[in-house]
This record gives sequence, structure tokens and C-alpha cells, in this order.
Amino acid sequence: MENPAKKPRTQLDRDAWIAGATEVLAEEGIAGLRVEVLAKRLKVTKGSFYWHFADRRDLLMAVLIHWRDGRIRDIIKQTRAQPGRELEQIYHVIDVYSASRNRRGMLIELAVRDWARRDAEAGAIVAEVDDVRLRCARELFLACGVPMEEASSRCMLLYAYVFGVSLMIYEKFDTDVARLKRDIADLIARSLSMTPGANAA
Amino acid sequence: MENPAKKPRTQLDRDAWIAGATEVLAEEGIAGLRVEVLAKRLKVTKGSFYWHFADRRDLLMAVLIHWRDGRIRDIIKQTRAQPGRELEQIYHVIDVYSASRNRRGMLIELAVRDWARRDAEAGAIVAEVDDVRLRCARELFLACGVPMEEASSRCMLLYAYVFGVSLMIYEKFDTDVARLKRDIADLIARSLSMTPGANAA
DNA sequence: TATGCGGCATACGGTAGCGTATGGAAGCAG
DNA sequence: CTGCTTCCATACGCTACCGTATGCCGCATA
Repeated sequence: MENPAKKPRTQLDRDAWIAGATEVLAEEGIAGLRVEVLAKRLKVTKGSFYWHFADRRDLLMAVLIHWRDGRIRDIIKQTRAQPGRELEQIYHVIDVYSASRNRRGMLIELAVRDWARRDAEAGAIVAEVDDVRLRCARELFLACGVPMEEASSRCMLLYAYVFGVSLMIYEKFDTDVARLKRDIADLIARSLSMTPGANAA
Repeated sequence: MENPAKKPRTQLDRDAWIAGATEVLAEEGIAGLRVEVLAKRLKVTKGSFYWHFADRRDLLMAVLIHWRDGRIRDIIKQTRAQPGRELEQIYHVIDVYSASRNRRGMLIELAVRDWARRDAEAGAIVAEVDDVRLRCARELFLACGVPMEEASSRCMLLYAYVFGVSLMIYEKFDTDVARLKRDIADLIARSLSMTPGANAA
């Protein structure tokens, strides 16, 4: 049995390994996430690893589950708006997912999605997260008075944009990136169907 | 008569290796692109490989250059519109880059961009391709009468969307995916600033 | 026919990483 | 102290690769 009493020994538990693994995942991708490399980074040997985990895949699945749970908790938080401020919250979601504001989170996101392209279990997790995200974002549009089908289109465009833009390298294209991003956010968020009472950000 | 079926001496050149490597890149990503694996796939040994290439990186760079040249040629082709049919061409570009229409191409695209995140030379190539793409697409919007800044925003949104949507897994979200994609294309392409004479797709 | 070379096979040494076996230190109960 | 459990270190065998050295075979040209 685990003793939850506070004994801050210099020992590692599963969560410490998962946290370290997530860090490596962000930096090196799923292919660079190796047991011995991670062990060296945590200043232990793989003898410790195989005490806490059955094998490498056991760790990967734990990382995946941990990522999913964190993302879903975050989505619920980020899409909860005070009544009447839903449009403001849509702009907030776009901003929060921008790579410049959350570089580490986006790197993990991209690494997981790259992984999901060749692994069914990772794909299922990404599908779960995407579904929750899209539904939560759609609720915001619906609360702004946007009809159902348009709300679906716009929230899909929203997430596709935030992920896609983080894949692009466009420094040379436009000098005023801030304006560019502001205008794109307007294209995504602003509908003609919105209730006149809705406040702009 | 000699029977050539007995020993079909496979004669490979650099281009054959590059083509095979691109195929593996699409399926397995940059990390799965290994010399010996590729050799087995091409039914030769790596003795052949090191005759045509200095090392693994030599092949990777050749793949990258080949990808860039092909992409740039394709962009020029896809964004060349007959006068008056530029809006139509914008819809065509969105359609052509959709993962469902061009799965293989999108897999390569994603693999290269994943690669570019951790390799400066790959990043430079992606930057080149993105710059050409954005400028060509912007020309289409400008030809439709859209002002410069809005044209920049919309073409950036266009490419971010096509790449981003190919990262998402949204089967459960909406039953009518065709309608969804059509509506999103409208959100990206249709501007209020367009010249009334412009033809819709 | 001889011979030179392009194109590939084979063999080898080296590294990185996975998973297992086993040893051993530290804490705790008796 | 002894003995048990937890957690980690060390050592080992194995596979997958990379890159090099060298051998072999067939075709072309003199």
C-alpha cells in the first residue's frame, strides 16, 4: 500500500516518470521518448523504470491518459463563460491555444497527434479530446445566437486553425503578425447571425 | 533467348531511392526512414545505398529538395486561374489540399513539418514553401477585389485550416461532414469586399 | 579475349536501446 | 540483531541500425 504521508525522499514515483516523459515528448516527439534516455534525464537508471512500469508502452499509455485528462479538464475551464460574455470567451480560447502563448502545450499537442497518426490507441484518445473540445466550443457559439450548423463549422475552423498555424513558418510573409492574428480571430469568431447584444472583445 | 525473369537485376538510381524514401516518409515519418529498412523495401542491400548516397542525411536532404521543388511547381499550377474565375480557384485550392482528396500528399506534408520542428534545414525548406504558397493564394484573393490585409489573413487561414483539419479526429462530432467542409470553405473564401462580378463556385 | 569499372552483395565493428536477472541499500517489524 | 519489503543499480543478452571495407558479377570497350 502506498503511504500518502509526507516523506519527501529523493525517490521517483509513476507520476514523476510521466512528467519527465511528457517533457521529452514535447522536445523530441514520440520517437525520441526512450526509456534509457529518460532515465538519464531523471538521474536514475532504467532499473527504477522497470520497477514502476511493465515496459515502454506502459509508460506511453500512462502519458496519453494523463494528457487526455489534463486536456479535458482544461477545456471545461477555458470554455466556461459568464452569461453574455461568450464571444469574449471565444477570443480567449483562440488566444490560449496560440503557439506563442503556450509553446510547450502546443508541442505536446503536435507530438500526440503525430503519434496518433500511426497508433490506434493514441488516435482514440485524440478523438475523445477533439470531441469534447468541439462540443464545448460549439456551445459558446450557440450561446452567441449562432445557428447550430454554423456553430459547428466555426468551432471546427477554430481548432483546425490553431493547430494548423502552429505547423506553418511564415515569418517572411507578413510584417505585422499581431494584426494578422487579430483579423483571423475575427474571421473565425464573428458571425452575422450573432445576437446584437453580444459584446465584442 | 535468355530468361530475364530469373534474375531481374534491379538497377536503382538516386531518384528511385528518393521516391522510395518519400513513400516511407509518408507511412512512418522521418524517424522510421532508415537506410536498411528502405533497402529491404527496394529489394537491395545498403551496399547499393552507400554507392548512391554519402550517408543517411544525404538522402534526407535529397528528399527534402525534391519535395520542395514538387510543391512549388504544384502551387504555381493550382493557383493559376483564368481571369474572372479566381474565387472558383480558391475553392479548388481548399479542395485539393483536403486530406480526403490527397491523403498521401498530406501525410508527406505532415511528416515534413514534424521533421521541420527539430531540424533547421527542414525548417528552412518549409519556410520557402509556405512563403510561395501564401503569396500565390493571396494573389487570388487580391484578384477577387479583397484588400491586401484581408487577403493576407484569409490565405493564412486557408492553409492553417487545411493542415490543421488533417490533424483532427472528428468522426463523432458531425454526421454531415460534406456540409461542414463546404460551409468552412465559404467562411474562408467569401469576403464582403469581393467584387460583385466574381463568380461563385 | 582481356580488362576495367559501375553497381551491388557480404561481412564487420560499433552504438543505442529494450527487457531481464540479480544484487544491494534503506526502512521497518519483531 | 534478523528478516521482509521497497526501490534502485549493475550486468547481461539481444535486436536494429549506421557506416566502412571488400568481394563479386556483368557489361562495355579496346
